[in-house]
Amino acid sequence: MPDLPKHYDHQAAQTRCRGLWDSLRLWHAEPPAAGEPPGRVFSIVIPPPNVTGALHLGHALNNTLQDILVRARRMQGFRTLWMPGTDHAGIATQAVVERRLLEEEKLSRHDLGREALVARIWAWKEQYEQRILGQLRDLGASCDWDRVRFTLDEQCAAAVREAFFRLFQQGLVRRGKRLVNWDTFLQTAVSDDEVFHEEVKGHFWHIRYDVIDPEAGEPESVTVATTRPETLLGDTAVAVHPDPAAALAAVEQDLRQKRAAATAKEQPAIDAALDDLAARRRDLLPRLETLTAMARAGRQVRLPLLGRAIPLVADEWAKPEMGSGCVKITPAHDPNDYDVGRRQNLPMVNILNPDGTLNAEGGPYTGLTMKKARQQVVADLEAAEQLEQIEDRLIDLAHSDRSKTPIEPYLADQWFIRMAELAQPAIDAVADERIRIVPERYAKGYLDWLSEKRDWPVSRQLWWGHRIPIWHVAGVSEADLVAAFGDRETIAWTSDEAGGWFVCSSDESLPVDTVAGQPLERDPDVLDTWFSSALWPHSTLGWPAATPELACFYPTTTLVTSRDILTLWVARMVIMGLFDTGELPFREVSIHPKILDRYGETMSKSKGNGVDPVDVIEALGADALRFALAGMATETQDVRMPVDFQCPGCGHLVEQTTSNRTKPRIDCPKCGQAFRTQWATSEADLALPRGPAVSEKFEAGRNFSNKLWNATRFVLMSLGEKPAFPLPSLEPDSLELADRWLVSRLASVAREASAAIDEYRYAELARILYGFAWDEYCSAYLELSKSRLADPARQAQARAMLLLGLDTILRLLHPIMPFVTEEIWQHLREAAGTRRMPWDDQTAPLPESIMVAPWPAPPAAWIDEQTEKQFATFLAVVGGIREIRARQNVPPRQRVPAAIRCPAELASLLEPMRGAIESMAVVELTGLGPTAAGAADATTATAAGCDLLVDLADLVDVDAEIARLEKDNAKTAGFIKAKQAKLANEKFTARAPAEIVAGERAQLVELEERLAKGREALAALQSRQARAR
RNA sequence: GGGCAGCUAGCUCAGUUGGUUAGAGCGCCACGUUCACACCGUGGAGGUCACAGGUUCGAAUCCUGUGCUGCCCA
Repeated sequence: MPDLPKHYDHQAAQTRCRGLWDSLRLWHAEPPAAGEPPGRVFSIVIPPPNVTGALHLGHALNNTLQDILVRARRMQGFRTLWMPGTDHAGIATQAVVERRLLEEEKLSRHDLGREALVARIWAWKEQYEQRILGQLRDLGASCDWDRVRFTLDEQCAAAVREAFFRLFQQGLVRRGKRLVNWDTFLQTAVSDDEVFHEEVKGHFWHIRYDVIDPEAGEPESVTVATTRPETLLGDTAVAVHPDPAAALAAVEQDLRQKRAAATAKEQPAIDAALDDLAARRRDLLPRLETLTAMARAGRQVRLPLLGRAIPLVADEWAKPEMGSGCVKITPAHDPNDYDVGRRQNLPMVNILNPDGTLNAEGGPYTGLTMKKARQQVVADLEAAEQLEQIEDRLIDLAHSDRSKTPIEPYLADQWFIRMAELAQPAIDAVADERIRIVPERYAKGYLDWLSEKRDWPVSRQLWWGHRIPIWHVAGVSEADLVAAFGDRETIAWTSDEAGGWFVCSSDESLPVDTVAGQPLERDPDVLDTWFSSALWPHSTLGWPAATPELACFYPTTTLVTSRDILTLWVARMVIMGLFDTGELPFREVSIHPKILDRYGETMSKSKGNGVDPVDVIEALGADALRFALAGMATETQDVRMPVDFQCPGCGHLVEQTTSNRTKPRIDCPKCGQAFRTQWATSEADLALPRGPAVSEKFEAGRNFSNKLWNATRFVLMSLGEKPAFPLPSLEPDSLELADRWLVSRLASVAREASAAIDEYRYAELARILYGFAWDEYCSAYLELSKSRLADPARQAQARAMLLLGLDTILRLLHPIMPFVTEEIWQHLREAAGTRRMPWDDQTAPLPESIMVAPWPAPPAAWIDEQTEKQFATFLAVVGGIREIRARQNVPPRQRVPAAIRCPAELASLLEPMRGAIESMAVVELTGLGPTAAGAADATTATAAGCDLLVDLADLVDVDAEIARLEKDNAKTAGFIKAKQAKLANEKFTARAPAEIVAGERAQLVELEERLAKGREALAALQSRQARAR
């Protein structure tokens, strides 16, 4: 047997295990050969990480959980595929590269041009894809590395074109105006999901619009208020409520209802609001009603500064309970106004250029930026005396998540996918549970979102992505198109409703550049990045080709993802999977929590609170990381992870806080040495050693690895020189109590672990195995085996049982901690390669890797509750004696006399464990049974129905023991009192189930016995104290 | 504004259909380098289960409300 070092070397093991797995390609999956049955199939597609940057802890969690499922199923004999890959992440990646381009070379994308920029992004992609895949391998992810895909690779691109073409052909793609969130920095529309809101200090300007030719009794002007005065240049109406009296009444009723339910503290505020409402009814309502009538009569007001006449309209968007009751309408630059514009058939005047400056509609302000235009407009309004009031106000301003600049709502032509028809089947699939979302509660969000059936805007004004396969041609007839493309099934077209045509093709390019002499112009936009993601489960398997992979592994089994992309990604995969293949993309969705920092904020690189998983992998091992992450994957939403910087000089941990987390260098408060962080950019800082961001949470996993390693050292040392290991005898009659117990526990634990995996209870899986391996196998069984190993008659069985236990633990733990379990398994294989587990193929050699070793499947018959109970008694006795010793500070190695007084049945049970008790509790048993008597001054305790009498002689501190017993007795007396009161309650005895009442009675008896013994012991000690004086 | 969660030991979290004296890891205290492991062992201290009501013989658990935190959607 080789000498194993005392500490597990995770780095060496990781290198060795990866080499083994890679050389055997154990992670590779093939569809069955023709005629071969597929057997049980398990497949997962990775949620492809964005090539924007390196992986963080959230990815580590996501992929650890997938790997747990994949490794377990593989061991269980499933044909198991885990499809790896990365996502091009459209806007996110382009934004990162553009920002660097600007920072480092002071160039914009327009300086570079489309082709050159895309080439730059490809270079970025290559770099980060390598980094990401390397991180996944470091993590131990057993993806099929022969099948790595990328959402923008040729196979995925073909799928994207085909899917889009089919949608187009079926009339599900439409062109339309849409108010988009315009990022003036990136000059693209961004989706709602890529927008964040931030409150900024701003103003509320009240502007007077004059009524054109007011008649007698009519107001001469209306006042509207806005936070964005420059948008008035695009105003096309002023709105008043169609029925202001009714609207006010509705608001009032609402307030009265609120007041009735309000607390006394809240009522004054509501009363004030009611007073205000009454004042409005009195002072403002007549004027509003006049305005409503004027609106109905088609009257107009004059737009300040530009002098344009715009209509008064009656629309419910105007709120009579707020401000002047009138509101300006800018349909092309405000989402609410856009809706009003559609309802009222108003012109929509776009005043913006894509770069955020004003276009020709801005009149004298043309060419100014929005910011400058605002200053100028305000100054001019003031000069024209049309500004009535300026209020300070906090404004909720939308910002682009990518460029961090304010968003301008902007009207633009976009491509949409109609959801009315597509959404329903995806709703049904979850509603009738053909797709199961775990935990279930997340299904609601999915269903609510889909049920809105909002059309999906899929075009993005970007250069990085799948270019929309649509060309435009004008000035030709349909007959010309038929002549040009009529015989091609891969080309379809539709009218642009302005005399031209949109031509869509599933081929990469059209066969011709012109139709009837007219040029075909390709749409410059690319598709929303989620479009290719939506195809991921089937595109990666080769769709639209009918590949063997698609036939075997699609639909996939499970999708593992975090909750925030349930709609953006999961729902769309269901939609497109069904549309393209007619089948669901997966059966179950396992949703896991997000990892937050110590303040409860989500981790992100930009905040600086992230952790690079590789830091943890290098410092403590991939298994430590995986164990901790699995342990955190409970059903709760958030997991907080306080992070520390580890000083590379002295190892001291420096708390990561909001104040230091973005610093490029930190001075260690302990050793004074400076170290760098991920933010270091200056040469001086980069020269410093790196202080990795870690968390103590990972140490438990590292310690656990080491525990397993050392348990293995013990087992290997115990095997002796010439190991030959048949299966241990498992005949119940031939087994000692400890063996029956181990076998029973192995069976229980294997079943619990399997169930936890089936139900995606990752944290429970980790906890079960940790507790069993550490507290039961190592602390109890392994300790017990020590005396047996010294006994030639019992040695062989003990060795075999130790191996059975260790091998089973390793296999159950392998999905969570693949490296340490493999490393150990290889050592065991070398030392005891002839062994077989009951669930192994008895005729074949032991598998080459634990990765493909059969999953433990102990029969239910092994579970023996009686034995487990008996064993618990034994452990309780040992614990009780240890407690006495510890309390009295008995030197750990000093053997003391002890007796156990207990009923005969317990005694006969404990008798075979006599030696074990003596060694584990370091005592010499002087008596065991109903009449066992301890020394006169023995220190006592009770445990599991046994009186433990430990003779500590002079070792005992009488005064301290008296004090402790008094406290203990008082506590017991308190419990007794509470129990008696409970049992005296007739309602309890009458209504509670009989077994509960009986249980309470039994406990009362036990407590009373304990108190009697405690008092007896106290009396003995007191007389001893008296004697001593 | 609507929806979904969370609030349990100093920290991070478990706690199954309501039922003994509410658990784990880390941290803390005491003792111990012993022969698998000090990345260890043995023992201990530490909780009004956010708050207020309610249902019940009995509530961390079920119901209602409040507060704070997070996320999603408008």
